[in-house]
Amino acid sequence: MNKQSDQILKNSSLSVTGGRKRILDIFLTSSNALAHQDIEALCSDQYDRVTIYRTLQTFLDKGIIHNIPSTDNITRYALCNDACISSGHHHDNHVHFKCDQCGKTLCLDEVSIPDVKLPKGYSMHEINMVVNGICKTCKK
Amino acid sequence: MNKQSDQILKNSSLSVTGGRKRILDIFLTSSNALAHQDIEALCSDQYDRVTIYRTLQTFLDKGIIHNIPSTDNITRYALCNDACISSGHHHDNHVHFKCDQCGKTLCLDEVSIPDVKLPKGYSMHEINMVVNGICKTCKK
DNA sequence: CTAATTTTGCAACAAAGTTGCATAAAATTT
DNA sequence: AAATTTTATGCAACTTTGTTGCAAAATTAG
Repeated sequence: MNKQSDQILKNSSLSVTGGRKRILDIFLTSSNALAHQDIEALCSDQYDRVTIYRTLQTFLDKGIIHNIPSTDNITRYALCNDACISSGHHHDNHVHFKCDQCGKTLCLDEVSIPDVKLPKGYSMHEINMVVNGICKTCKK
Repeated sequence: MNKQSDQILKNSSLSVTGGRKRILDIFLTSSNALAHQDIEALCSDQYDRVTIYRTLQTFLDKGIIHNIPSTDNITRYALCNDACISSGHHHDNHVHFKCDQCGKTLCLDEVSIPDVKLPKGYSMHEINMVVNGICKTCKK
């Protein structure tokens, strides 16, 4: 039994179900961001496609995960860190990195997004930054 | 007859066809970025869905348009400016803005993406920045 | 103008995402 | 701990989105 996933679900006032625990565990043990299809590949034997869609949406709504923009039209999700979860509104302020070689998308938690000045009349609500390149592991 | 679209196609050594001219004209007269479905809505009476897909891909390959990352899983495209086209490799260095109210995505050509320092071992190839908020027009 | 090349439309398909509803599971109440 | 209420899940059917092969049509080159 995994206490961590149970706790996160309870903290977000969600029912603790097998599917939610499983999907949350997948995120907890993954070093990179995951797309719907990645999760499906890992647990479609146990849980229905529709359940995965709905669970990801629920996690998004509760701020357990955040989604990462990309130009390849695949939405990827990653766990929010504690600060993000507790704040309620998702100002994930870190840069995301997608490796052109291994294809993995990572949160660079230690790299924060620099300020940017918008033209007159524009107001900012959220900001996202994604860098493509070669990651630490592939460079070696 | 629109000379501008003809010229852009010729400059990219593409055959000048009705569909390509039409789609390029749509971009040339649009103030915001367009998704496949936006273009389809405007010209699916004249051109096939498949042609639109292929044309957008061709324009991307030739650097006539660039795609804009988003968290909503919809790829949007916008014309590259001259600098971007001529450079060959797409370092669009401007910030993109998506308005939460009207939903439009814009290139903020005058706002360039600030430098960011990556952790040791990471190398950068491309960088993207998308800001969500309220645009000039909606704020009024 | 003709031949070669390229693009397009159509059909068929594959993949991705959504919705309603009955059943099953979890939480709540007694 | 059983019964009730509430919530989540699976299934089926469907819509939307994107892809591929191929013949016909349009464009370019000679």
